[in-house]
Amino acid sequence: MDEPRWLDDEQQQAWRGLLVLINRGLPKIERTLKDHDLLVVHYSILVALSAAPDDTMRLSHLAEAANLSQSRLTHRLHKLTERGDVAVEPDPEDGRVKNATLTRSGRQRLEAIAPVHVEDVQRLIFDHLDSTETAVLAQALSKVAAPLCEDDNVYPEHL
Amino acid sequence: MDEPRWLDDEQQQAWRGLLVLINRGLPKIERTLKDHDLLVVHYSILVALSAAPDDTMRLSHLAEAANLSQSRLTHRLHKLTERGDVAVEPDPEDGRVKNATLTRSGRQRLEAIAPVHVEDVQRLIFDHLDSTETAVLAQALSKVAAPLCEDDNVYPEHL
DNA sequence: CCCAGATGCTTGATGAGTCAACCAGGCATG
DNA sequence: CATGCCTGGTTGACTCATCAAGCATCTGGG
Repeated sequence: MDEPRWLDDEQQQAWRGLLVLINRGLPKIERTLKDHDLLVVHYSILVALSAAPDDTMRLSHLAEAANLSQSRLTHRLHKLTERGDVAVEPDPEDGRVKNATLTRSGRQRLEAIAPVHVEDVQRLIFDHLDSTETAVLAQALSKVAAPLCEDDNVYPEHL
Repeated sequence: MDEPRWLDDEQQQAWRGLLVLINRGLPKIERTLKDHDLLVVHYSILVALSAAPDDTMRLSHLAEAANLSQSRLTHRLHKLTERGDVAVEPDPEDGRVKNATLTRSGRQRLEAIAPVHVEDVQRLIFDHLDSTETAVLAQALSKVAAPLCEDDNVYPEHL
């Protein structure tokens, strides 16, 4: 077994920063949304739907778009449909498929919260960065994120 | 109410990337640790202890160091003490305080897992970045993280 | 047609996280 | 030395996430 590739100082600094952001920053955002009776997960679902044509998406695509497992999506949709922010209907073309649609009330809730939410994100992150840093951050995170998004089509490693 | 400060394109790219990293990348890391019977939380606790003098820390400081709430720490310590990776004892000087210590078996477990874990982190993040990007990322994340760490001493905003 | 397998989604049990209430043990004031 | 407050830590109820098992529906080969 080879020598482990330990993190160098800068990598460590980056990784630690990330952990702080995740463990201390995100809960703050979560809290704000919670005060408006939403979870971050819910927010992502509403956003994904609002960006889709006809405010409608089949569930598997919605899960993709919101970075969720199918199962988690189903569970969250229970709450969202129950409260009327999203409607789910079976697809007429394929009996297995279901489509979720953003309702009027869902859109209203989203529009009410979005400003508060982005303000949180700005305060948490971008207020501390100048535009160069933001650019590099965006580029770096995209590079990291890209492979995570394609890996649904996972190829066997050694054919 | 002022016009919301919407995210510009680069900010959005960064924020999305971050969400992908969190929702798709971290679970992968979590999974590897789980295969070795550990949670990421547990790992952070062990790491924090291993870095402390005498492998010992009072609980409140440990919670700080591992970015955890007191309550969450207590819950996790149940598992860790039960399995013998950490020992907790009341402080002789102050009856309210308790100190956690990394046991021999805890250190062993940590040393066994660390290489696997760092390899995951490398593959997930740093393998996709050149050294310049890593440097800027580290700097940016530090700037973002810093204020999140001091805000335990919260001052009233308007005195 | 019919059956085997694949696909899309749901379910339920289990375990983790959060929050507010709580129980000390210390400290400071009278 | 008693009272009330502060600080450190714990508890339990509730919500959320995960995972594996399950249930339809579709599709393709005999």
